[in-house]
Amino acid sequence: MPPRPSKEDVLTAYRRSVFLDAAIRVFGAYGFERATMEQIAREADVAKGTIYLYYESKQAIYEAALRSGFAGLDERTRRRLDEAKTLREAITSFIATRAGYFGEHPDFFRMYVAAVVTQIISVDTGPADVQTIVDEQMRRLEQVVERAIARREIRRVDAAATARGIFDLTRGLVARRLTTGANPDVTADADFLADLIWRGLRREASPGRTGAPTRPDGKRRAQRSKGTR
Amino acid sequence: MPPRPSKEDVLTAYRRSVFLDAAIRVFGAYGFERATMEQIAREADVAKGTIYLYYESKQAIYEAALRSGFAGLDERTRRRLDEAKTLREAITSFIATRAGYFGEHPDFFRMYVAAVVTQIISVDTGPADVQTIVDEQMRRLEQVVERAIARREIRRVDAAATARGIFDLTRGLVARRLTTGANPDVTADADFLADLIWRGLRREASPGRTGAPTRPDGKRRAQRSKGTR
Amino acid sequence: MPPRPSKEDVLTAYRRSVFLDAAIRVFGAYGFERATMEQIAREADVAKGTIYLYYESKQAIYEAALRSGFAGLDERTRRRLDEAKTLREAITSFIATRAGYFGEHPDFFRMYVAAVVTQIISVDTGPADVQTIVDEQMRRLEQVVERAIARREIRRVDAAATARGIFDLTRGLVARRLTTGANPDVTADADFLADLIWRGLRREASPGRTGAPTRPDGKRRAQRSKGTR
Amino acid sequence: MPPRPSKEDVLTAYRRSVFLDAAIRVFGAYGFERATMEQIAREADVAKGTIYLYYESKQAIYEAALRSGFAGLDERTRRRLDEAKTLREAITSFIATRAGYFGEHPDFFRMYVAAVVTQIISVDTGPADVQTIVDEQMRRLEQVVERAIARREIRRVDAAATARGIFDLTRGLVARRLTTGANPDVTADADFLADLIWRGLRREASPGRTGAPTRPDGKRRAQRSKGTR
DNA sequence: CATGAATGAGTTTTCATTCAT
DNA sequence: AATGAATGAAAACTCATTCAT
Repeated sequence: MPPRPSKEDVLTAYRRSVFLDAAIRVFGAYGFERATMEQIAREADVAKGTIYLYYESKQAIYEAALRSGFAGLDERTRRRLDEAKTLREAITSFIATRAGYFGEHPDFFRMYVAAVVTQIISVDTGPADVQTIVDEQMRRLEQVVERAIARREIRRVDAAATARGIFDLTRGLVARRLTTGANPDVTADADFLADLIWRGLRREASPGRTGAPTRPDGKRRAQRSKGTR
Repeated sequence: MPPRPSKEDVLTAYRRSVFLDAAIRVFGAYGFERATMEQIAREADVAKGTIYLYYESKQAIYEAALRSGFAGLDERTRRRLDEAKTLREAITSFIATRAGYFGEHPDFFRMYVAAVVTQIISVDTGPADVQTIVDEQMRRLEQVVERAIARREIRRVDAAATARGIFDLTRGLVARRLTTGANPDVTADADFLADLIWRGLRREASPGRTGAPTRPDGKRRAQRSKGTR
Repeated sequence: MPPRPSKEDVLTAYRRSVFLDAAIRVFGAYGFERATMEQIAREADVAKGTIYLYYESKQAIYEAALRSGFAGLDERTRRRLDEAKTLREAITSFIATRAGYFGEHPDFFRMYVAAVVTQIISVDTGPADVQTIVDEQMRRLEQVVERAIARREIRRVDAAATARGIFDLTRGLVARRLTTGANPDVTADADFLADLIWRGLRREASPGRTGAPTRPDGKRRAQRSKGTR
Repeated sequence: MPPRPSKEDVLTAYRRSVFLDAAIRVFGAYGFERATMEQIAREADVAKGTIYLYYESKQAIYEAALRSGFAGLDERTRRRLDEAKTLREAITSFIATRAGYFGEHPDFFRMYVAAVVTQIISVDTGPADVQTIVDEQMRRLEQVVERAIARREIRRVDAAATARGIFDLTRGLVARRLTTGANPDVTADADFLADLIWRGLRREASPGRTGAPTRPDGKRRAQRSKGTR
């Protein structure tokens, strides 16, 4: 049994989280290079030097901030994905979850995007694990697709490529929502994309059925998009 | 008729293009902040001060470089899009064209991605027109989709949302190809995505049903989304 | 009769000595500027703030540490010098004693050397008394020389200049032993130097001549040097 | 034939020398740690950044300054040593030359002493070559002593140990002269020490002659110290 | 008394921009 | 026009010192 954390530990953890929040705000707003430790300190309402009591360097607090944001996203994504019964549901949920999370944490989203770009740009720099984290999320998505193939919900496709596609569509959607102050109702957008993808994936409509249990329910909220026909 | 450009003009234009190429290389490799004027000057084989005879500031040459890269991309994308007969062809071509262009100009691609991020991140900074340029390309794509709807190649969908989807998928594909030294054969990837999208868009198998309740609601030019029902 | 020291006094004195030892180790290893209060505190196994309960400032504990080292050195040097019967013995003993002491306290030696340098360097800084302490040790050596002159063990020379010479030779020897991990046997080195000096000081071989024209000039209490010839 | 240095080269060399002089002044007055680039810049009458056009770092300009001072000292010492006919002359000259040089360049002397100390203190730091340079000067002195032995000017002694002795005596003398504003007439001091040493070294006055080549003394290789009797 | 978290002045270093040649 | 030396503002990071607990 681990020893109950001491009062100091708790306090320290709290301070760190305050710093991380401040860091996410500042890094999110200005990017790594243009953010200054001074700003972060001001945001956290401490003196510059104080941050260095908790983090080794600018790079260090940057990475910690990134990780902390990812942790929450990861956790929520995984949970929601597990709850989904069908691929269609999973896709919708994936998009909506991420859009939701990022909507709640727009600063982290900015950091996230910037980190991905750094990943793309620099051959040498950047916390090596961003790609790893992203890859893992992608793999999870891939498994969902694979299971859908296995249960014959959809036709046989390249699961990895499909996962990447879903991922990219989600990223684009989220980015757009964050950039333009757009439509706070994600569901519609999510539905449209999920529908589009799902249609693209469904088994050849042998006259009469589609792979997925036909949903004669009418409703589908399908906001952003466009019904059939 | 505009006066024929003087010899000086020609020379100046040439100098500028040399600077822009150098700038793209350097900005692409290091990003805006970490790139230095010194590097650009070296790359262009001139002294640091010389650049300032042609461009006001680091920001200025950055924006010019970005614009110059976009110009080429734009031009090529438009041409190819115009040649396409079907939507399917258009999508494939769109993806392939962009992947090709960026493959030829990886430095510009990095600049481009970084610029998009800056766009997302900073409330205040960034060349205001990046979004404009991107939007325009998106609109072109949208028109292609609209025409496909008009000629009944595909079902009625939100053309704008669809265009955004295609755009995002393309971006993701290209980014991945640039990051991982991946598969030099774009066609396969492009085909897969084009197929996926196209299937997602095609008209309901004639008499049959799809899961989604047929919606005989007709027109609506479907500006920015619009849910069904 | 002074009141017997209270228990608190004893404790305080003890604490202080712990701090001084720690300070000597750290200052000796890193020099004044590069040593940090943090290091000293760690070395003394207390918190940083505690040191300030005993010493005003970094400078203050530095000077105290220096003084404490000197005290030991002084005491031992004096004792040994008093035991010596002849000048030759005294010189040998002086060298050996100091080499021995510094060998046992290499950290203090480093502090000492550094302090001397600071003395040389800075017009304004440095514990004013380092020079005083050194001067006093020199004076003691001078007296030994004077006594040797008085008892006609050696010729009449400038006792002060001679003392300085012995002092410098000793310093050089010790420094070299500390720097290079050299020869743990001081005696040989000490003997060589003592012999050299002593020969240089001994009275003219009675009736004979030496290469150097004998100078029958008598007295000269020879304050500040005055070479022969 | 090397190409004549261009105007730029000359200018650059001049600038560098101005910086070195400023650096010697500042480092000499404050020591490495307490000196600031700002001070050096002010002293050289340029802006802080300018120095970095000529020297990589504070450490770099420090080492360059040290080297430049050593170069002059070395050159002069060597020349004078070569001119000396007898050991006695050589010793006097060595002391006087160095005292003279340092008297002319007191700032460099301070740097020099500090560098030697750093050498002593830090196990890890410091420009590795200070020791090398010092060693070389010592070796030169050693050769002078060896030659004196060979030509039977003095008895067989450990030449290296003797050289170290002369070196240390000189150092002490110079330091004292610089510290206390002492006696501007070096010659007297130099003579006293040279006489002392020389007497310590001369051959046993076999009744009647000294300097003369009597060699009934047997071997005694007396390498590393160990005086006779 | 003891602690150690917090402070912020002070230092090195970088680099966009200017300007005399 | 071109150059490249000079500038100095700005930023990361360190550490002696203070002070609330």
